[in-house]
Order: sequence, then structure tokens, then C-alpha cells
Amino acid sequence: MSFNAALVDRFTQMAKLMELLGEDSFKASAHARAARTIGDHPNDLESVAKGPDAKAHLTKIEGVGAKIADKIIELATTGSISELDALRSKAPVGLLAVMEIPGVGPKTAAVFWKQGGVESVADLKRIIADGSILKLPRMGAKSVEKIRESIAIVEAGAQRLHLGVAMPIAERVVGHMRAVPGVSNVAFAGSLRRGKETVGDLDVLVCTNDPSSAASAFVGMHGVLQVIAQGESKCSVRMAIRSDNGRWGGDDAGSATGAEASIQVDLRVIDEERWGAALMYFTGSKEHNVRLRERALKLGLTLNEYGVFPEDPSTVEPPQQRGVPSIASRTEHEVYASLGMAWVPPELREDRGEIDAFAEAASESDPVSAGGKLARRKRGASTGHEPPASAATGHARGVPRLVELQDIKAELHAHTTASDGVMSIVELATAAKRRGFHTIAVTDHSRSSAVAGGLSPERLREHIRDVREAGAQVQGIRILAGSEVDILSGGELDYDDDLLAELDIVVASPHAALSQDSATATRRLLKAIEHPLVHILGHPTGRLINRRAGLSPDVPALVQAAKALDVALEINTHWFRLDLRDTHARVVAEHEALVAINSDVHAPEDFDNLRYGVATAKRGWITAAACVNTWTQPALLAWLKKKR
DNA sequence: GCCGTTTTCGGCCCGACTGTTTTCAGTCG
Repeated sequence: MSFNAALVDRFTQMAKLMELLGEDSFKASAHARAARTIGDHPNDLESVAKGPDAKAHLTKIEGVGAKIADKIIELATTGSISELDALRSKAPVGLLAVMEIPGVGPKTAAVFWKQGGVESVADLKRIIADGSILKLPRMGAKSVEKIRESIAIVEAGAQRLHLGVAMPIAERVVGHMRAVPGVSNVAFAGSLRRGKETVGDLDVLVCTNDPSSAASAFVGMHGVLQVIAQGESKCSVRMAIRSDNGRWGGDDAGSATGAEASIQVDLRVIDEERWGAALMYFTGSKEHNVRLRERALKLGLTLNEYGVFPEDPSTVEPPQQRGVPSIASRTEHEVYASLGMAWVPPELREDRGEIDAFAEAASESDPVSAGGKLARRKRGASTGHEPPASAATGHARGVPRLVELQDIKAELHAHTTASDGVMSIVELATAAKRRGFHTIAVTDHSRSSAVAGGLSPERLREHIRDVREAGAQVQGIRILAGSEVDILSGGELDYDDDLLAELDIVVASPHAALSQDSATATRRLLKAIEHPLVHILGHPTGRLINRRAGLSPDVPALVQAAKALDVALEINTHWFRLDLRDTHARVVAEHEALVAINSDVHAPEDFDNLRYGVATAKRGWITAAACVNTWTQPALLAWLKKKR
């Protein structure tokens, strides 16, 4: 576990234990918040915590003050946090798992413990089985049955679904609902709409003049395993998942208990008049919504899922129930505008600085309020760089012109039957051309990737000739001869320089030795970036989401080197990789370095993953200009040529 | 414990739903 992951684990535990023990809830949420921002932090904090001015650097992180900084330093230097040890001595640690059960919060867990003698999930199952749970306060038959079902779901190995598994399910639901009579609008919301790499459940919103037909159509969908709730305004079901992890084998439904893998899908019926406010509310993130509400209050307004309302001293009843007209609610643009903001793309709604940035953009004509907001905001510690001025890389009026799917005009990482792809060079080029691309790079594996059919130097020389021939054969698209060259464990590349120099493009990627420590991995990847013939660093960490952690290099160091040497860092678009991840991409954006959004194509359908990579890039605030795949063919070829 | 364009002290989002109550606590998003 990386040091940051350890911090997230420790502070999360502290927050949970404080809630359980009934300590100050604001203190508990302060620790939970610190865990979240540390989890988002791109570089390893261990060296920061052990280095000079540790406290000053650490307190620059949002949500980290003097006390939490001390605890970070304590963990780095002693390997433990004494306050956490004290908390753990006050309450059984097994209760943390009890609190993970949906529907069981800190208060309920405390009752189980203090009045029911429960110290673990096993204890909880025991008092459910012998019925003694019914003697506890507020525990009726229905509550107990819900808890029993929730335990079963947790034990079936419920984990968040990959973005690329959840998206087709959501689109099927949306398509199904769109065809229901009376339905005028359908959309999915939640973390799926934000393009998060994993998704816990699906939220689907409909606008209809016939709610009961919509509800019955929803619960009657193919694949529905269980109807959890069916009302006029909200329905919840569990739907079966069929997932295929493709060339990595296995699947997401890896349940050892034999229970069918499923995902909860919520349907909500929304009035047309409040569509925008509801869409915002259900898109989240929770943290983004909280910030917006705080902003509304400062402006003398109240924001809820029904709209923006004038502030009201009456706290008894929500404004919409007293017939107070909303100031804005019909569209998201309207709602943001009423809060003095430009519309925020869903991928950015994570409370990572977007509120200030998009308020600044909207108020740019007002020099008093426009200046300095970003600068005042806390920045990640110890990157050693201030964020760039907004104007330089495609930022218009303070709002970044983020990369969009239709901007992508080149694929720079693709495999053919020469290694482990399923298409010939001509088939690959034809497929890329059909996508509207002007350039496709053939980058089969290098010799060390033996299981992937890596090419020997001799075989690569033949392959280059084959690529040139195909180029003459297929018109209307430029086919580049390249290689996805293994970065060996010490940072050396898998082919000699004279061979690499014959290639139009070199993508250097780590494939083995993915458990190296952070410092070794950083040296290894830096060496590849510094290689004069390398254009792109492919899937830099080698992680597989929900499968393996991969490398944890010092990303800011890699980005600075890549920026200086004109190397692009890849966002690999396969939903199993999404590597670089969103928070890493954000570092690239802040340093105005380059990314390559590549689909690592092995089969024709891999091109379809592009949207997941674009979503990840947007979550990292990557502009179109910063993505080499959006460039014109002459610009792209000129960039490649500089390394030849 | 953190934080600051009405604050270095005194706040810290808002509503729905559920199940259990007899007016509301707990959980969730």
C-alpha cells in the first residue's frame, strides 16, 4: 500500500471511529475530508512528510490543517498514529465493517455494539439469526430484513463497476425508457455522467406525464432481478450484470458465493420545470453540491433539488412546498447562471476547484471579483509549480476549452495480428479511417512482451516494410510505423536505438515489474521519458482498475520531465486501465504538458472506448490543445519528426 | 478539526425516505 493509500485508510478509520463513539461530528468529517483530498493527491506524500518544511507543505493541501499535518508526519516517521491507536482501543475494529453495510450508520452500529454486544459482522448475523436483534430500539421486522439482505449483497462481493461495464447498461435503460409512452425526456446522472472510473449504482431521470406507466415499464425491464421499491416518484431495482473483461480474462461478477452479480438502478420521475435542478442534484458529486449550496447561501439564496430560491428565514418547510417560485430550475445552465457561474461540465463536478474557476469565468467582466480567486485557493503541496495562467492553453475567458470526443482525429497506439491484435494493418487502417481519423499508428509489442507476441528486431524490420506497403494501399489516412516498446525494469528500452530511429513513432510502456517501489518506478519511467527517441509514455502506471494497483511514480516529476522534453503522457482509454487516471491528468493540465488519448486498439470495438478516455481527460481539465490526438495531421507529423 | 469577501471564533448543505414512532431519528445521496 502506498503511503497515500495508508493515510486514506487511517483517516477514514479515524472518522468512522469518531462517528461511532459519538465524538464531534465536524471533527469526524474533517478527517473524512482530509482522507478524500489526500486520495486525490497525485504525488506520494511520504517524502514530503519526511522532508524539510513538511508541515508548511502539507497544510497547503485542502482540508489539511496543523493537526492533521502532524498526524501525517507522525505516520511517516513512526509508522503509526497514536490518536488512531487510542480510538481503536475504545471500540472494536470489527464494527467498521458493520458500518459498511448499507442502511447501518454509526448510530445503529453503536446500538448493536453497546446494547447487543455486536463487535463484528459475524456477531450481527448471529443476533439476527437468534432474533435477539428485535429487542434493540427501533429494530422492527422490516429493518432487520433489510439489514439481512444488505449483508448478503456486501458478502456477494459487491464492488463498484467499471465505467465501461456500467455505461452500456445505463444506455440500455435510457433507450428502454425513451420508448415508453408519455415520456418526454430521459437522462442518466450520478457518477456515470461524471465519467468516474467506477460506478456504484445508476441513476436515471425521466420526465413523463404518466408516472405509473413509466414505473411499470422500468420494473418490467429485461434483466431486472429484484424490485426494491416502486412508487410514483422513485423506483429502485437490481439488474443483472453481464461483463466481459476481454483480453484480461475473468469478469466483474466474480462472486464466490454464487449470487448473481447485480447493480442497483434508481429511476426518478422529475417535473419538467425542475429538470435542470434535479439533473444537477442527482449528478453530484455530493461535495460539488455542498459547495454550490454554500455559495448560494453567501449570495442570499437557497439551492435544493427543486431549484434556486430566495433565502428564507423560515426553516420549517422547504420553499417549494410553500409555493415560493424558484429563481432558476429548468436547465442546468439557468441554475449555474443564477449562482453567478458558467455551466460546469459534469466531469469536473468533484469539488476540485471548479466552483471558483467557473464563477470567475462568469464574472470576468467584473475586475474586482475576478482577480485572485484561484491563487487564493489552496493548491496541492510540493509540486513546486504554480498552476499556469489560464490564457495559454486553450482557456477562453477563464474556462478551459476541454477536449471533446469529436476533437480526436488520430489513434497513436494500436496492435495488429503481427502481435496480439485481431486486425491486419489494412483492416486497422480502414477501421480508423471509418472513424474519421486522419492518422493511425501501428504499434505492435516489442520482443520482451512474449505472451503478447512481441516482435523480434528482425520481425519488426519486416513489419515496418509491411506498414509502408499498406500505406500505399489504403488512401485517405496516414499509417505510421511504430512500436509499443517495453520499458524494462531498469528503464532501458526493448530495442536498440538504431532500430527505434527507423520508426515514425515510439510509445514506451511498462508491462512487467509493476510492483516496484515508488522511487524505483519514478527513475525507471523518467529514464524512458528522457530517451531521445520516445514520443509517448504509454499507460504509465500499468494499473488495472479493481485488479492491480500498478506503479506509483512521482507523477509531478514525470510531468515536469515530459513537459521539458516534449513527450506526451498517455491516457489509455480502455475502461480497465484509464491510465493516466483523472487526478494524474490534472497534474499534466496544470503544467501545460501534453497528453495522448489512445485506445490501445486490439480489436475494432476498442475504438469505442475512446469516450471513457476523453471523460478521464476532462476530469483532469485537459484541453483540446493539450491533446496531441486533436492536432491536424501536419502538426502531429511535425511533432513526431522533432525526435527523428 | 478546518476555515475565512460580513469571521482567527463560530460556523460547518439540504431534503427525501424509511421504519419506527406518536413526533422523529437515522441514513442516504
